[in-house]
Amino acid sequence: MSTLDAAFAALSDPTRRAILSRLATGEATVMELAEPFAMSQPAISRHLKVLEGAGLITRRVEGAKRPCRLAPQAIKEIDRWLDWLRKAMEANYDRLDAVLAELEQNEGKEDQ
Amino acid sequence: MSTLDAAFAALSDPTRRAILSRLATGEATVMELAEPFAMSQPAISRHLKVLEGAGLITRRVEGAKRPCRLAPQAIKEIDRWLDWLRKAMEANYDRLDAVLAELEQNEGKEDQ
DNA sequence: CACTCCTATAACTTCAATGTTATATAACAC
DNA sequence: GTGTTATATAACATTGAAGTTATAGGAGTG
Repeated sequence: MSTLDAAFAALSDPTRRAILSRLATGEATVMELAEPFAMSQPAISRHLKVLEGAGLITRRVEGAKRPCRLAPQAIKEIDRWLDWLRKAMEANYDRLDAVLAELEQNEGKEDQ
Repeated sequence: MSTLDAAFAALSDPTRRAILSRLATGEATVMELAEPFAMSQPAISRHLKVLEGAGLITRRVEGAKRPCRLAPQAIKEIDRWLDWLRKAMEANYDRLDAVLAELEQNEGKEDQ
């Protein structure tokens, strides 16, 4: 239920979206992910924890390293919700279209 | 850039997503939107302000009422970003396909 | 006019997110 | 062992989000 909460909240931070962008090019360790940012390593670790909690990334253990990679799960849930909303919007606009068309027809018929 | 920040942040709140769901069925006033929630009217007004600031809804003036409706703009920006990320992921997965298949085979025993 | 309805804003509290530095832990290398 | 690297966690300050009640003010109604 709060999966969408967590996923959208995670995506609302530009640093985290940048991390995801970086991960889109392949696996990376925490230090590799931290390098481009003017931010401490603990801060990046927290961002990664948020992303992991939201189901947007997964991590494995490789010695002392914890390489991260993207996980498609959360993105799929977001897609489902957006699809649903978009379809409802379109249905709504379709109805409005029908109403507007009818109104224009009535106006054009000039009385009756 | 910060458009995505605002849009994702707006969508991270379940009350705001519920408001959008309601608006997907058509225009609604502030009081109509507030009715289903155990929350004060000022709280709903703030949520609407956030949604408007994120480009997710628009409002018009109709006497003392301010009917709200969905605006597709922010959704489209989110879609573009997600599309981009998804494509990068897919490209990445294509490259990693062999590795991942091997990893998952090791995890899930047998099963061919 | 007085009065009610619809909405927004102000003032305030509470809570959580985001960053910091300092430290802990675990793996590697010598 | 000592030392270095990679990451996580603790403790803390700051900031902003989200709720409340009280109130302001425009728009309709009698």
